[in-house]
Amino acid sequence: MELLSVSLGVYYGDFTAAAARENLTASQGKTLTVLRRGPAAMRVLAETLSCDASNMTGIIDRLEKRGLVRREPSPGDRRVKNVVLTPEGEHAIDTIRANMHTTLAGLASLSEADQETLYALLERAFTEKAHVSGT
Amino acid sequence: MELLSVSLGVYYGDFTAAAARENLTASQGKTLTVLRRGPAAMRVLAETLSCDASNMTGIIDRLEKRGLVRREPSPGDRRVKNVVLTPEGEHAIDTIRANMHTTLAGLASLSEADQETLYALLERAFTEKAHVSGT
DNA sequence: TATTGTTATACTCTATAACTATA
DNA sequence: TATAGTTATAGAGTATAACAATA
Repeated sequence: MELLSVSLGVYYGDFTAAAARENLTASQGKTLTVLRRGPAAMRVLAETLSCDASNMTGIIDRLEKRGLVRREPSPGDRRVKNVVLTPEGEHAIDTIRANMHTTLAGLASLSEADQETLYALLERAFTEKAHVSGT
Repeated sequence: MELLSVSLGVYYGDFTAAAARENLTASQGKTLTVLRRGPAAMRVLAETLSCDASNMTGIIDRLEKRGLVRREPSPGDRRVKNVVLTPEGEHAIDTIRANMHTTLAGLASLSEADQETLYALLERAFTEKAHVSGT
């Protein structure tokens, strides 16, 4: 597990540095990563990022002030606000990903077959928890 | 790379939650993780954790106040302070690791051979950067 | 009554700059 | 002069509690 910790540290440090080059914090970068998949309500965003809903208000406030995201009213439920990535926001997160040189080089050092093996193992170990925990 | 982001997000969330159960922040937990390998000077600690030296002062202050670490003068250089894990500190980080249920269950869901493959690939991709970047 | 999002508050993390005590 | 660690400061992240609007 120590190796997992070190690998994570390298990846996370790479991500944080790439985000900093865009004048974004790691939390702001992670938020953009989630929104890259599509719009999400404040509450969903907070749950996905495992933080309190009150944090999201501040994080989205700062991203919105910079024009990277936009709050939109939800048609179905007037309490809900959907957060949408602007073109500038999409560009920012894409730039961050393209600048994760250490991670990209590390993955590129593996053969295509090894990359697929790594992804398959990560998927089984970390994204199929429903089958294991029953939740 | 999206899968890497998700997998590490699961791991990091698991670590953060386990640290919170010990009333520790993620940064404090990460510091204990590094110190688990052995004592380290403030500056080395800051470099390992990729943060400014001034941050370490505050983080170590709070850990020391709780009796989890201790500052010791360095015999060779009177400017240097070595940070040492106390028995309580060792117990705290060991407890955190033992409580990372999601990660432990995920790894346990892989066969021994698959676990070794995963570790080997992570090692090649993330901890052999010296061969790739030349630094 | 319950839920969504916000505000107020307090503490922690973070980098920058300026400082001290060593080297 | 340079380095190790600290202090001061300001902005950002974080959880808790209380709140308004809506369901």
